[in-house]
Amino acid sequence: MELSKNFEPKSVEEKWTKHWKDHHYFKSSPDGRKAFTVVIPPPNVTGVLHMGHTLNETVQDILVRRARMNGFNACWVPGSDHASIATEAKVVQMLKEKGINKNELTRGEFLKYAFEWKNKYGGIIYNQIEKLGCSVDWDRVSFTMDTDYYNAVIKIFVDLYNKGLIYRGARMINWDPAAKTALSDEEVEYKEVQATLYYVKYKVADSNEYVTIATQRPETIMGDTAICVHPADERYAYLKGKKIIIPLVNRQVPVIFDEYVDREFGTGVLKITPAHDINDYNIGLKHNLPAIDTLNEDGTLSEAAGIFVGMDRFDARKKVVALLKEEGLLIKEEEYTSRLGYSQRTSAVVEPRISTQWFVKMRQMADSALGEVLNNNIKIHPQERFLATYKYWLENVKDWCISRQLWWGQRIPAWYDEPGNYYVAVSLEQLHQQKPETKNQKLIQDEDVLDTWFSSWLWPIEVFKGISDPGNKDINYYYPSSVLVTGQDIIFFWVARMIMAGMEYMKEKPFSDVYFTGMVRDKQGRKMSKSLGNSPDLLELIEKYGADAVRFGIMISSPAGNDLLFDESSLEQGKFFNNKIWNALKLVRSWESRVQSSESGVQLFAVDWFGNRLNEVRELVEAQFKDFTLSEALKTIYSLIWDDFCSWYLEWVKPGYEQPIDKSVYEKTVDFFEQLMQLLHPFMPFITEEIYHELKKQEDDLTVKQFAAMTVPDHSILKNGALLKEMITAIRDARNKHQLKPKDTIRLHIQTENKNIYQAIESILAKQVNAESVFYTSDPVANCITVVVQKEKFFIETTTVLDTASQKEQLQKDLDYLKGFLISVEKKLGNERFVQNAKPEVIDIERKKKADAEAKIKVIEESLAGL
RNA sequence: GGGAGUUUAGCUCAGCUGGUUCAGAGCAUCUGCCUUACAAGCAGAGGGUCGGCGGUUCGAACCCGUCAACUCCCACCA
Repeated sequence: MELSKNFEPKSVEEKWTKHWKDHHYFKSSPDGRKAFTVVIPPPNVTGVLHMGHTLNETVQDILVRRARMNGFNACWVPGSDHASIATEAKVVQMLKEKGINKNELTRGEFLKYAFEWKNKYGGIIYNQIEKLGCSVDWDRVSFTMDTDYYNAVIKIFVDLYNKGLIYRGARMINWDPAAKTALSDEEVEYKEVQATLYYVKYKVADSNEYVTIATQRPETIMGDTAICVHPADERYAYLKGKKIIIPLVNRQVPVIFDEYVDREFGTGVLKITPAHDINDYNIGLKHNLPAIDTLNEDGTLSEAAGIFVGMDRFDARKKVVALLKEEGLLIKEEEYTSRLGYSQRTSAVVEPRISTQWFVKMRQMADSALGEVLNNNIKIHPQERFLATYKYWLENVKDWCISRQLWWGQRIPAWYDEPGNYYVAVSLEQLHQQKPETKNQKLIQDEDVLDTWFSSWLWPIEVFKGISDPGNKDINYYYPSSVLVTGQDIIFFWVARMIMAGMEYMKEKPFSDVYFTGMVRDKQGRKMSKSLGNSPDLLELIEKYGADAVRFGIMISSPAGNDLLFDESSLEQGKFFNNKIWNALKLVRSWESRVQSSESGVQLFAVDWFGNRLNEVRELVEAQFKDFTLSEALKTIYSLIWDDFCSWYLEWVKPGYEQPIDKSVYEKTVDFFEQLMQLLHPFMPFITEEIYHELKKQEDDLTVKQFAAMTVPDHSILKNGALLKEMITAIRDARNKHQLKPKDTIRLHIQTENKNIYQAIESILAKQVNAESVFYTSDPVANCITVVVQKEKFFIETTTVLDTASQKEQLQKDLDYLKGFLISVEKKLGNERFVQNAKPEVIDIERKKKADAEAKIKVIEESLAGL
């Protein structure tokens, strides 16, 4: 069949996706081989895959495919995360657009909508994963709200509760007024903002004096229950025992003294609002102050505020400021930079709020999770620098707030009776069994659900049913997984907690290696975001460049562990690479009909050389995989194919126009090409599989073909190959500099003592530099261009008239450089301390450098004299 | 405020245990080529005081100190 001019990815991708699927190549079940397990970091069902996912999935696929080709039973589990708060927010929004108010729905009705949403977006994500060529086992798709998974989460909750590691209590937590739910500390993102500091006068009771207090949040004045100054602050010592009147609401509060206050900041006086600030809350506890909650759960002012009831907190701020101004209590306003907490999911400004929530005690589990990493049982790649971050967080970990005031998620298995007692059990039936007295009571289940991460932390265990069906065949075989590939941004949310869960429930780490990818940014280094419009659509990119090129592009520009600046031009490079390979195929295929058996073995050197080169590079790639420097490995393979194979090897064995090609050379070439495709396959699966089958009829498929054992390369052949390349380049350069036309043939004179080494490569040399003949000589040849490579000297004889002056100039330049170089080497060798202290092999190298330089100088001087 | 990281060619980055034939790659630039696989290509070339300063050493991109710029994480003083 005639091959198309260029590589056409689309049909090839569809063909092989189907073929692999039909053969169940990516399906895994336990057997006698060693397992290589990867669990996908489950994407949220809220949307589509972004470039960060693309990078992640590509890295995972590369590792999984290579393991599969290396004899492992590779198992890559796909799935998605219910992402409770993010999904619920999106579903609420979607309903709102339809004119449906969440509050008018029952819990059941709402969940029905949410599941519809999940099915729609989950499907989109899975489609994208498949389009990218990911070799996941589709029979193992997991979702964090599947029935078994759901029950596993509940089981763990109950177990931790029974162990005393889960408790319920009133604490100040981060409140998201948009989603109307509690958040964990990790779900709050701090951003720098321009804020205003308002200086407000508070009247001292029974006096005409005022104190001025700087505040950022005047709308919380109504919740003030004290003012506070530093005990050693002379300026305010007179306030001892005094009362202060809160403006607007005219309530009397005490003055308290605490060293917490920074005397330098503002006026040195702090208003204490225990219900709305974490620090004030702590001071309030210390000094037994009442807390007045002046806000509702949606961020509007509550009855307790007394004024502006029902108004949004930010509107109320303006009104309060206006009112203070009117009453002459506002002294000044000052701009300053502050940091505000935002909800990671809804972007609403987070409100510190006192409420009763469920918490997990972290100390004990954190210690075991820390130990696993510190003792190197779990290794972090590609850079160990995250270890410090990991360690710090675990050492300073705080209890984890796990309850969320939402519907989408695992509902907390706690029931309350009328007096307010509560009971925890996996189900109501279980509860009745365990505590028969509860049968007659009216019980109401907790309305809240669990934090999404309280389900994701079980991911590496429960995807194999390790909790719902402990000790089953799969969990025993696949756990612990091999490598976790994820972004550094979720090191606390997810990675650390998975390790905790693994240690707690499997008594073993969940994975051996963690590979952190960097953040994908745009060309200018900005984060990818919808509002900037700099986040490309994955399917469009695949459509435009092909999946292999997308994978290539994102990997080639992905320095290990660092952020990646995404630029479409790298995908273009991938597309060009596809095409280069495709054309090499066309070339090799065009020889098929010209194969001739012969014993000549003319081009044996090329074959020997490339075979060894291939082995040399395979060793290198193996090392790079061990280091998880995947982008380097891809670069290495890219250069092996483009430079060594296409630019050198194929040119060396290429027969003349309509000339026959030796059968053994042809067969070796096809074999090399196959091996190259195999090496590249994990990175670019589609084109490599296609080429593998286009090269010759194959019974098997590349995707499951096992790598052959490596052989040790012969370094003397490699050295000769390198010499040959160097000579060709030097002669071409000389031709270029003397402006010889490509068509001008030359005669090449080689001045050498050892003509043997040239005989094997002579024909290649002649062909590559367009020499009509090659001569050996022991004397310099006059009126020629002189080229010096290593110790050898070449003279290019040409029919074109040469410009002696420019030749001289050229030689002089080389001579100057060499002389300077020689001086530096001699100086070094002349240094007694160097000769004494340096390692013997270093000194040998220097001596050799000296000898080489001297030899070259001699050659050039002779040539100059000859001109 | 605490911690980590980065700084090498115009851009993005390699440079392992210190040894100037290791200052390198890709992209970009320039020159010459439509050569019988590929102009989405081929053959070449130019380009860097390795952030500044100081130190250790016979010798520093590499080790130490210091300064500067940038990035990230944590803490969250109203």
